[in-house]
Amino acid sequence: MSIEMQSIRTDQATDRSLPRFGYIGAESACGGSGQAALYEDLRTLDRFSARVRFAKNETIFSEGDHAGHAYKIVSGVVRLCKHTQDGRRQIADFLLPGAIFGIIDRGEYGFSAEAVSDVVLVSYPRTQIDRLSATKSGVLDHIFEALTEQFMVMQRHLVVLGCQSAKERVASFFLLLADRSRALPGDRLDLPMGRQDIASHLGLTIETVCRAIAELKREGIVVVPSMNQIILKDSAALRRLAEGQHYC
Amino acid sequence: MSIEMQSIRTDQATDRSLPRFGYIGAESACGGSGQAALYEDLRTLDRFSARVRFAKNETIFSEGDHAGHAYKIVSGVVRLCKHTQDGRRQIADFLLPGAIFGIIDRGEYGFSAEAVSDVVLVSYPRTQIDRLSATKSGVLDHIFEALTEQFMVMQRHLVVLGCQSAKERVASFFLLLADRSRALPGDRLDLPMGRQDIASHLGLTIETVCRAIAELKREGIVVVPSMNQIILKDSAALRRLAEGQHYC
DNA sequence: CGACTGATTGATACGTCTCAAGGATAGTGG
DNA sequence: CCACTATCCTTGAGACGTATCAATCAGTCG
Repeated sequence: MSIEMQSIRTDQATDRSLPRFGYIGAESACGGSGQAALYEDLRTLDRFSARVRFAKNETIFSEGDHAGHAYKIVSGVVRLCKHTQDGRRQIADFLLPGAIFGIIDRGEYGFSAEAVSDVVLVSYPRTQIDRLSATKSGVLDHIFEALTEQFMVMQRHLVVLGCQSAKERVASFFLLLADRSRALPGDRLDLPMGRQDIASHLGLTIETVCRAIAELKREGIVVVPSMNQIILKDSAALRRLAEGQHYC
Repeated sequence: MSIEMQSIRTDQATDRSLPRFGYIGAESACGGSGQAALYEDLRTLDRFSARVRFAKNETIFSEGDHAGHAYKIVSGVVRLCKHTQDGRRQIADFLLPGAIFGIIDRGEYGFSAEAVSDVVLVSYPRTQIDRLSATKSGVLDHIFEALTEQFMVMQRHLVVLGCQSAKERVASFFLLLADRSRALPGDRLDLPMGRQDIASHLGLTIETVCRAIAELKREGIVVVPSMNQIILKDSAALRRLAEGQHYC
């Protein structure tokens, strides 16, 4: 990891080459309208924030680490995961630009955060967040909303892991990704994560993910122009799959 | 469901036959020490609370309903679940006496709540909770903590559903239950929910759950005195299973 | 007691995992 | 620019675990 800027000054002019805080918030893909207000409050934290970079596959923090910072994604993709003692892992979620993470955790992080691609983050010290939330009551409110959002995401994912077949899981995943990317039907969708990551997210093996995608391809439901892109040709069919209605 | 008491009065003497609010909090099984403080704050809500009963398998509220109330379990067990269109369901969690639920949700409930056994609840109007949390900053803080706790529970469950075999899942479930029931090693543990519920929670079928339990029984790891009870004879072995270390 | 519900056990089918080989892609250095 | 390499993806064959279907058993209630 590399820290690029420890802006003690409130100078907004530094580093114009990358999008500023507010802009990211506006194009955020991972939250409802409530998130926007959170970003506004967090902007107060700007003076204590630092811009940090992580290379692909670098660990941002590990489960159990002291939760000293919360992060916001400027660019790139982050995975939140849990590792078991015997080397298995479960990816709880993928986070896209605009998403905030590590803000839930108090004391220790409850999961590990790793860079799926090269990422640029803004980090906020926990102490400052707590100070701000103590004075401005709205802040806690907004953090709360973010947490609720994450909660909903996980509940949906529980259903995926508990009830769905491999093909249904992949369908659900594509739809979730399309939704978060604000992609329109027929758009070319980015797949920033590898097949193994998708597998670890869906509780499958990499081979099973490949086969599921291949089958969707054969059925004309999706088109795969390149390894890291996908086009949802028939999102209605995907939705039928994801909702568990087997159509014959 | 039946409403028994709409105590507009602050009269603490009514209905002494059942444990009072504070006692339940003290013996709560579903939260850390932070929960205790939450109960104290919620006690302020007592005057707006109502005691309600639900019979076994009755629905307390459904996913998508207007989230007008939060509930606290006085006695009995509640399951939180999601139903899919084609009739499958995923039980996200079981809640024991002392647990609070429906407090996360704003607007609409994100899951259904159903009575596993006959239950007695105390209900709190959402409007009063919001009013209280607006004036007493500590309340939101404590709700936040409860939410964080629930979040951790779900994260662990994600690993169970995503990574573990049937036997490992059942082991994890028994350990979780023992932990929440404050059971000591060797204690007789209550299994208030049926096998089908356990299956729906673990993403398995009822037959697979039976077979997993039977195997644990054969290995002497657990003893099953009756259908609704279980004794963890070798919780170390269970822990090895649950943590995914296959021992040979 | 008989009927009912839920639990258990067995036999078989199916889906996913595992192992193995081959193919695509990106990055590296000549 | 082209091998060369490493990494990831894809596909196939067979093994394994869980689901499914069916029958029996146990506990409960009228």
